[in-house]
Amino acid sequence: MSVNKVILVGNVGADPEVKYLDNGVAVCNIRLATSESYTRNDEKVTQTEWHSIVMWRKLAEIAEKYVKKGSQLYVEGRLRTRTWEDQDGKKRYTTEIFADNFQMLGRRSENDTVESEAKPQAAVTNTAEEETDDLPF
Amino acid sequence: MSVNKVILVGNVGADPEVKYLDNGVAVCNIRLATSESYTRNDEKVTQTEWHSIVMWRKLAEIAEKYVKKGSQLYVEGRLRTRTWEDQDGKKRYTTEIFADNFQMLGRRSENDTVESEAKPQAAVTNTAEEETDDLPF
Amino acid sequence: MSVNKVILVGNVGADPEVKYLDNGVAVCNIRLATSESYTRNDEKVTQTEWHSIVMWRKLAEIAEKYVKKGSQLYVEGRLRTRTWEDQDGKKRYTTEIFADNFQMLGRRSENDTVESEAKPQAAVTNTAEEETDDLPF
Amino acid sequence: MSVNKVILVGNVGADPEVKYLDNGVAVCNIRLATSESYTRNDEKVTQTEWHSIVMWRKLAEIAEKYVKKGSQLYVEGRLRTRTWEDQDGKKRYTTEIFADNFQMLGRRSENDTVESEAKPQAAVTNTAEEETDDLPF
DNA sequence: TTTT
DNA sequence: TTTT
Repeated sequence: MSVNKVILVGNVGADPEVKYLDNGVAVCNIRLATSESYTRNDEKVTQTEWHSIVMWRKLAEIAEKYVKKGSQLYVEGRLRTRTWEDQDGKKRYTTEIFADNFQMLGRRSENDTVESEAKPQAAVTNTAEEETDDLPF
Repeated sequence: MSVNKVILVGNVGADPEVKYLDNGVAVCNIRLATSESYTRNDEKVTQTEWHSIVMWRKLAEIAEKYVKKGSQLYVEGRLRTRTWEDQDGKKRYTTEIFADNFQMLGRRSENDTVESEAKPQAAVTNTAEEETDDLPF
Repeated sequence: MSVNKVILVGNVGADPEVKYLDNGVAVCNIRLATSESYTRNDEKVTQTEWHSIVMWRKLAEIAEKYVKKGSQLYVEGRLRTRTWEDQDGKKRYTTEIFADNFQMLGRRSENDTVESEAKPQAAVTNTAEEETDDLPF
Repeated sequence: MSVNKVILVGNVGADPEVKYLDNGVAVCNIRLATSESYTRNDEKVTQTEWHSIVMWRKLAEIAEKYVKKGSQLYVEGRLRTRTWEDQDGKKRYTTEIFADNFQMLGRRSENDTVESEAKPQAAVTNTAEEETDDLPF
């Protein structure tokens, strides 16, 4: 009975940070920048927003392979606010985007040829379940 | 490398039409109305848009159970334009929304009590794959 | 060159908090809950996510009038992470959804009749600019 | 009380078709392709969907300047089904996406330098109303 | 702190 | 053909 959806198109601020849990599951953190321009007092201001993206499993593995600092990404996911304790034992909150799928966007650069050939496979869904039936849709 | 996403919140125009294929797969068609108001020549105009929603399998079966004429729905899906031939053999096009998931919205009406108890199960995803691992997310 | 979009459907946790700046501009804060169910170790778990919505101007004024604890809302907006200093002078971050528009969803409750007559006006866009031309669209 | 939203990321199939009405208002038609891959009978199938995008006014003028065959676009808009009569007087339906805003995506190509310098201005909203107040948001 |  |  509810919807929690985030859609972002932006640029990656640094190479993805990928860790593997003991059970082999991959987790990937990506910082994604979006920016917005508006006019304040006759002056154009550009405001950049940084988003913390978290990817799991296959999605994380594919991000590890193809996403780089500077990549332009489409990301679809959900908001999640995590609670943690800082050094002083104070409760802190961090809001992240739990990615459900992502897409590499834009043309490949010239020194990118190898990866970009593989790029069509970079469109992945966390909950992907291929349609394998012989049905008219 | 592409995104095709439709998000609708509207009201259902008639009870869903559900068919079952020979292999037991359910297909459900729903007409959903969205409306928009604007002012033209100082007069308020309301424009209603009718959308053809197509659901398959589990999604179709749940729609059959819970969706009714008048229901308010959230629908998420993709645009699909089908080709068909009319009686004169002319090529025709119909654009539908292939639903990936939907949600019943709004409070239940009073004579709706039984169904509404079951409503929490009405939030379904076509590609749902429950997270069953014991992982911190 | 970027997209920063949030789409939420959820329930309001408490009556909106509205302030008016010295220049008369209204600002409204709303806590919105979305929830998600999944299965972990054969047990159904419901996870609730709380979102901080910020509305300005007309949007804030309309929210003040019509939104209440328990209201079901559709909210569309952008992610904004604000920086502030806590008592110890430490830098803190809070992520909010800056609303661009919102919609009241669901049927009115019975003791809600007066407000609900006015509800059609509750669908507002922050940047609304009515189409007033006599054009075919 | 309803939502009608389309989000597309795809590639433009041909240079935009732009017309100017007698009152000087620009209207632009763009064909946008999105594609989807899935597996049927162990074979990878790519299905391309073509969307008819309609832009008005400023949006149309900007599209005319910057969008070309092959451009990668983010488009946000609403579904609109138009009725018209074919030669035989039969009622026909065409579903289009009425664009509310669009974004050029991807890196500029090399022979694109002039336009790409201007590209930051290519992110436009149909109903844009710049925030000009000196307010903390 | 909401809702089902 | 829905809803407000």
